[in-house]
Amino acid sequence: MRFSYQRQKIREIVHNTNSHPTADWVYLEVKKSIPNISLGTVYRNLKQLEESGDVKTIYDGNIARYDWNTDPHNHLKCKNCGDLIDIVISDKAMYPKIKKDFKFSVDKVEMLIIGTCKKHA
Amino acid sequence: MRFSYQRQKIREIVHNTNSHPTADWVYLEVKKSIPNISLGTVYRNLKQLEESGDVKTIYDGNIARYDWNTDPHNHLKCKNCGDLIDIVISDKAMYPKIKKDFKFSVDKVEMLIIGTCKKHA
DNA sequence: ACAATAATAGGAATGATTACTATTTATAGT
DNA sequence: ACTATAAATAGTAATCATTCCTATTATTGT
Repeated sequence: MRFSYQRQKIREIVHNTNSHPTADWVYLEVKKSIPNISLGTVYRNLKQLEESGDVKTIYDGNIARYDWNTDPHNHLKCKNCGDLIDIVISDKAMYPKIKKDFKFSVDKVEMLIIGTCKKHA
Repeated sequence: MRFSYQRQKIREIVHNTNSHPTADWVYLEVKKSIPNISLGTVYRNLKQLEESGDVKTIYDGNIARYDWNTDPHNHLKCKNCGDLIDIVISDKAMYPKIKKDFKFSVDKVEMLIIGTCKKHA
């Protein structure tokens, strides 16, 4: 993968926020320093960054969000404000039982925990 | 909610399959008995059936699927064939810890377990 | 410096879903 | 049974997120 200024900026933006941004938010953000960047470039680079293990894609309902944190982890989602909060849950304990009961080999567990955050209790 | 023949058929179709169908699949299926039904009607009714607790919507990546099983449960997804398999995981045990650590009240946990099913081991 | 080709901008295309509107249909009240 | 009312529909246009296409630009190995 060849260097590109656009990709460098996109990576930087995702890595400098905890807001689990959407592609569109990243686009608006990167436009501030590269005004004529195109949305397609943002999508293409986010995909490449995911492939190179630089960002992780998380699905929030039916929209993709991007996360600099590529370690296995999950999210709490507040139904009021929509905020996503990182949480590490060790789900490996359930792998053997799933293997036994369903003959299904687990690669990963995508978990979205929906509820109310402390700001909206 | 008033009776409609279309809604009755849509409900019946979702309740008679274990394939976690998409709106489009339901549309193609219901067309067999109501040839001029429109896709909008399918979406509208699936939404109403979800509100009335008759079906459950599950998000598989960025596409919605519908499930007759409205009891709390999760899914195994085979990365080879895309099949979804129902699984009941009692995740209630983690609620108190999440409440304690994050002051976050959990409503429900959406879990998608990705791996390889027995047919594609 | 130059050739090869990866990456880009800009816009068109796609796929899922929702919105709009004139017409049809279920049903509550007479 | 008849009618008025409003909910539901078909058909189509619009929207939103995302991907694809193509001529042009930029990076990098030689």
